[in-house]
Amino acid sequence: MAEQGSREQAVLRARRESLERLRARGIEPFAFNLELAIGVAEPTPSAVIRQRHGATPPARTEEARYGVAGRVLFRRSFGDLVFLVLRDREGDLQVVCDRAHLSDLDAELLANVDLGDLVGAYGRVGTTKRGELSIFAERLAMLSKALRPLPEKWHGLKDPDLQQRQRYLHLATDLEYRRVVGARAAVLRALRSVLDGRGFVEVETPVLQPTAGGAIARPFVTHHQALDIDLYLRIALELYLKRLLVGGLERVYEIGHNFRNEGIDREHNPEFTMLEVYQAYADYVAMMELCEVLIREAAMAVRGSLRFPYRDRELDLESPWRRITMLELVSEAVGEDVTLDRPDLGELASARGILVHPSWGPGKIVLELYEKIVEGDLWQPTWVLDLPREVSPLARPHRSTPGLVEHADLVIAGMELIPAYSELCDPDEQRRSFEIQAEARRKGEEETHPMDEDFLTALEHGMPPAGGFGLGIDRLLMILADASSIRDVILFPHMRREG
RNA sequence: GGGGCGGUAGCUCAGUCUGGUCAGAGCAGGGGGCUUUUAACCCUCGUGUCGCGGGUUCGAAUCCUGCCCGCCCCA
Repeated sequence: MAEQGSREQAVLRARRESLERLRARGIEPFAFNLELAIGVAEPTPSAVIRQRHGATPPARTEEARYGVAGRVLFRRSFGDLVFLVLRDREGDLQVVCDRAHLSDLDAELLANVDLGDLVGAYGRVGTTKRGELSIFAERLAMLSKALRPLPEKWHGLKDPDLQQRQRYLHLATDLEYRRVVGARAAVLRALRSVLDGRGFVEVETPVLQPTAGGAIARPFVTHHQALDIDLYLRIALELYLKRLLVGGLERVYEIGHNFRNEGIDREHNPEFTMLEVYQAYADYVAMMELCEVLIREAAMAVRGSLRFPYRDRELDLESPWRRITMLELVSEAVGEDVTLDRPDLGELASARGILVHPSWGPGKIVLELYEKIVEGDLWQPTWVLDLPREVSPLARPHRSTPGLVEHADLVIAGMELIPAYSELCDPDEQRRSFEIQAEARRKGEEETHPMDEDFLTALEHGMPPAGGFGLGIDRLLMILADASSIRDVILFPHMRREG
């Protein structure tokens, strides 16, 4: 009676059977460690073996013996001679298993090795007739039996949906993708190294906040049962880091997750990693300079160069970065002089397909124009200077131009990477900026910055003049890892329910 | 929000235009052979909600339609 089932069930059944055969012969299919399994404390990484013995000519066996461990990606069997390809964290290494050199128990074990199993081997290093560097096994161990099959051994996991849902399989089979993991670590290391070297202190501030401030975005709401209050997942790090400036720390930074309850697309994930930096007695000009150092260091750490392709277009982080005001950029794109006091701003925007909301003031309209007709076309690094105060409630009013704030946005490859400010430290000005936000809210604008009395109290105790900025790590990583989607640089991006 | 493309075996994909030996291939898997392979090879076996639901038709993976999920472009 044939059991009704799919191919998958047949594979699963076969895996179970090979597991049971191992147990029946007294072979534990899930080892405790390598020492008990093959008598070696730690596996030698494949890269080390390759480095030491990579130049060995074909058909040679050396005296040196190594213990190795990894996942079986290929298995080629010639009766009593079996080739296994093990993949460890560094790469692949072949293990040659000759029945004549194995104990009866290890031969039984070998007969039950399936693709995907985690296997250990101990033996001499050498090369095959074809010159392939290999370990010639004298001892074998089943380290962990895989009860499910790997993806297709040649193509791997190609479906981007499966790559994300089962990232472990993507990582297990695609060595190229593992570079993204290394790239993120290299970026974080480079950023920390620059900041630590300049006397900044890394801190941690609350993720759960009673008001979600520091940016203008819809927050996630959660509930604290014991206190019976709603809390928000932070949308920015800013307001707590500024409290630390009041506390005298002078140079602080934090790297952490922000959460924004907004749409998901190529540049947006609901949670993302942000670096925020605050430096007392500095302004936005100093912050632009610091940002340029940070990004160049990060680029060198990942790419080893400041000129490299991104999405098939050359990116040049080496030449001086353009600095130009938002009003100049918008004027350039519109073809006439655009100022905040032009009465026909609404028409200019409507004529370009923007639905102008009645609550919008001139500053918001200019910002929308910029985002629609300018930002996406800025490819080489560009600092967009001096935003309207109306859209930037936490930046300091411009030292020479009324209506604007000292706020610079860094745009690379059409993506906003960094907002940098001369921070607003005058508590009365800060209160007025919050009131402008409240006014916009009364007019029907949905996304505004909330009033935050606790933060104002902190400012009233005296915050040093300061520069600050926030760097979106994921977007920087997209550029440095040449990824077209933020989902490629986040190991486990948000997924919709499986349909 | 609009447009385009896609979803078929565990995985990678044909088949859809032109409805009817279209339920297919390779990998993986079961059985057999093979002592130097490199996606090993040779023989052999087939196990599927053709994304989901309606509709048209004698007959639908294929045509129409609604929905779900993904990718790309535009807004």
